[in-house]
Amino acid sequence: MPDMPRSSQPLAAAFYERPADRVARDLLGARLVVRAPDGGLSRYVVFETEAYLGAHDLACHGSKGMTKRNAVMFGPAGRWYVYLCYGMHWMLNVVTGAEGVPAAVLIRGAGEFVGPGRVTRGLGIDKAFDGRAAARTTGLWLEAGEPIPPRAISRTPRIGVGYAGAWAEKPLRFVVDPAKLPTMI
DNA sequence: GCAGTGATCATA
DNA sequence: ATGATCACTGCC
Repeated sequence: MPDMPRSSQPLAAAFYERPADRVARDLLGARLVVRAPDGGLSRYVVFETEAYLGAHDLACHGSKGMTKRNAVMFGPAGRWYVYLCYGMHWMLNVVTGAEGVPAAVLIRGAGEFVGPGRVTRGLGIDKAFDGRAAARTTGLWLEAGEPIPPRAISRTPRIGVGYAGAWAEKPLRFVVDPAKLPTMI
């Protein structure tokens, strides 16, 4: 039986207690792990993220102050922030940075699921995870994965935040370009 | 290109 | 109580 690889440990709190753009970058290649009711684990490699930086970031929900919906963003890092968008799609975020700073990273793509609403639909994630820790105890967490070389990472403006003025243009979306990854097999 | 969908929030 | 908004998706 092989040793349990270090990468199967959940990412530690210190990983999340950093600025959201650093966390968003470093989550590329990480594995999103979900535990099924029967105890089985499924893992999905994260390939697309977006950073929401804090109260000064006009695209960030926290920029309008604390509300019942976004209160989790103001809390400690490493918790899930899940909310419903357009009445149909759950958005999965992980809170980052210092307590009191409303920052988070949106997971927009993982495994075979392309798009934030498809990730949550595919993994069965909904409001029940809002406010819970990204930890084994909650059945949904993140593990370190293979590092993604910088040349395989693209940065673009975030999707769907045109209302945010100059903040809509900031390159806070991070995407892995699979064609630029080292050859696998 | 745009309709669907409903919780959330500001306004009253 | 009401209306606008919305970090999207799927089908035209």
